[in-house]
Amino acid sequence: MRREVTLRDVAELAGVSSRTVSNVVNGYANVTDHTRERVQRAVEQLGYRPNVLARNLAQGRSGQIAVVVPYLDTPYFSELLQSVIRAARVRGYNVLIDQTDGDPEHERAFIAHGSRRLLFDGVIFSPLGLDQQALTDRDPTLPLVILGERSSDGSFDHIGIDDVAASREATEHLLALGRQRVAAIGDQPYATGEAAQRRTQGFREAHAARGLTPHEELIISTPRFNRPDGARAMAHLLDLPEPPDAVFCYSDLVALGAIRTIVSRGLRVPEDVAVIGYDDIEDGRFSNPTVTTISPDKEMIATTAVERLLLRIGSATPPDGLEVRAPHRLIIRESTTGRVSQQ
Amino acid sequence: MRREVTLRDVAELAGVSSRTVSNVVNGYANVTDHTRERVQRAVEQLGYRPNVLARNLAQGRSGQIAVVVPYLDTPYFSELLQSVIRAARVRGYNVLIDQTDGDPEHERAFIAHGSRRLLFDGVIFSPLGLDQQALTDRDPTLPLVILGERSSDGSFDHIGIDDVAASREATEHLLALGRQRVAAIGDQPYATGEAAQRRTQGFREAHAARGLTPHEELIISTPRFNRPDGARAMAHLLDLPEPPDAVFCYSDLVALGAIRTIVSRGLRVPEDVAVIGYDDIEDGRFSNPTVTTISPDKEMIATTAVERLLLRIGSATPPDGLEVRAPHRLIIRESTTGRVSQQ
DNA sequence: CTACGCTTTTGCAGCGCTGCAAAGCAAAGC
DNA sequence: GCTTTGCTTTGCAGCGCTGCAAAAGCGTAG
Repeated sequence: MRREVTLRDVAELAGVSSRTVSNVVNGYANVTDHTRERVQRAVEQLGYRPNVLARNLAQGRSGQIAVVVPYLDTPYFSELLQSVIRAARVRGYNVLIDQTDGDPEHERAFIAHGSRRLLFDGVIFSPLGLDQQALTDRDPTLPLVILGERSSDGSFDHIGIDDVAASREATEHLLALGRQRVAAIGDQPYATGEAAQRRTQGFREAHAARGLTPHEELIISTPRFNRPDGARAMAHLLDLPEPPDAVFCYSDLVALGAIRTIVSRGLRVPEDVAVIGYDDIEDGRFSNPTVTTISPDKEMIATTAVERLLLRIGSATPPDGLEVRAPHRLIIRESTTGRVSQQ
Repeated sequence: MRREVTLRDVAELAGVSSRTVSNVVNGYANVTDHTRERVQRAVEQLGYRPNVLARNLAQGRSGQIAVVVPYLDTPYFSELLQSVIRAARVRGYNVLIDQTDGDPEHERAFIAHGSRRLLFDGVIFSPLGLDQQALTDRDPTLPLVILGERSSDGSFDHIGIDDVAASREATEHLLALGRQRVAAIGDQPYATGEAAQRRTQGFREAHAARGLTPHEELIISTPRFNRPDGARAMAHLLDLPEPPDAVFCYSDLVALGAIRTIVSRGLRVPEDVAVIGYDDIEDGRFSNPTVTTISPDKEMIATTAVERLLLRIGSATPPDGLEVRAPHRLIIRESTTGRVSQQ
């Protein structure tokens, strides 16, 4: 394996200084056409490729951003990631991915004054159980954008939909269908369950708006938002003396798990139990029945996250923490209104 | 933002040379306990963190591997990626992810003598439409492990399951149920569709083993292996004068799309049409009905891929290209045998 | 007491690039 | 003709680390 071609090699061949070659390669202004051509010819002739590592060191930046998610195989995250990667690539950034498996310790470590710093210029973070302490302890020089979960304290940007409003709409949809006993699956009544709690709040508000009181025994908490948890929670609900006739699930995966349980007991969705999800993942558009859901604008979330992060990375004085509300909408499918309103 | 602490700073405080500090930090042998302690104390006192960028440059390696997949939001890939990231992290490597969107040009560019080289020490590649030419043109110094698709030419490792055998088993399962008209969805009768063609081959072999001839009009090709394609192909099949009574789908997503179409036409799975998938993604374990499938050992594929790649990265003389056959098994669920054999 | 071999520590160069500031140079102005 | 101006090009230092080989230290043998 022969030595790689360096700037100096090109400079020699073109009869200019290596600095000039650098200028040409980076498209800096103030290079005469004549020089530029000579250099470009030499570059091609030698097949020169800039050494990214050296450039990174000299510039003190890596050209990479890290995206940290709890679970990669959760469709919501992988769909989001897909958009983030595209948005980053367009802007010349590579994406380093890390999954925390929802481990708070791991999450904390990632943004703490850390060893891996410099490997990435900024972080887009979708935390699961991040407490305030972790944010306070974090490396203050690390540009950060947080998705979902918790709101900004001013030192980073936060992007998410209005969980309370969305949850209110979802619940209202079920109540409007005349359902009497509406359950909720996904509450997390502990410090790190902020996002879940906002959904529960919306659930309560929707009831209150109609002068109703939610049935407390129908609010089920789950450690995660996945299919098995949804299936398990639904089984519990169906075993109650008075089972629900509708369920608001805090994610589409939970909804799919719940539907699975309902159907496997010989009951029908939505006739016996109406189900609504959250996230609008592709699975819910092709399941039986298809899943009514809250659809956040993922594309916008991803694009905005990348843009804001690069803005932070690029500016010497970090901009004020922005609180971005991405739009969402209710998408009605079979799991609440049956085959008729198939879309 | 003050300057970062460097090796030299630590060296000064500890009263040793910076090279010794480096030795301590990297855990090299031959450092006396006394010196090590002094240095470690200084490291802690100053909060020293090695600069990854500088290390990379000096060592000429990046400590990163790239994983290239066609689509990140395809559950099969995201489940695989999850395992790859874990395996890589354990070995001290970070994972850079790129998705090609199945674009052959992009795939080619990635392994070609390329600009982004040096950003990663090796590549785990799951191509979709990679032709022989791209492999021939590739940067020969880039350690490479390929998953799925195409077999090794000796210059890289290839890891995948035995597609022909697996497809034979899947088809045989349908035939053994007494189905008369078994369809196949997912063929790709063109140069870059090698993997799909191997599945079609297994499909044919299973028929042949029983002295049957496949109904050619029931072999449907699709550009991708996703839900919409499965749904579309199934619609076409059901519109035939003599629709099939069973379908072998080349991915679980295709199967889920197909099931969706079948059910939405008021037909039943498996009573009217039995469906079998491929990949064993989580979706298929919670769908209605649950999906019978070919389950590749993803964990083993991921771990082996990382191990082989690091072996390649670490050795001066690249090892011979290995052809690894990961195990697979048929998992029978409701979509072929109905509720009874629920697992 | 010197020589030798082994372990530990050091110094230096250099990875390949970019920031900075100075030098060169041609055209314009006096 | 000489200075000024503004654009191009250059040289050098240095990003922070590690590879290499030489130097220093040190215990043991002769």
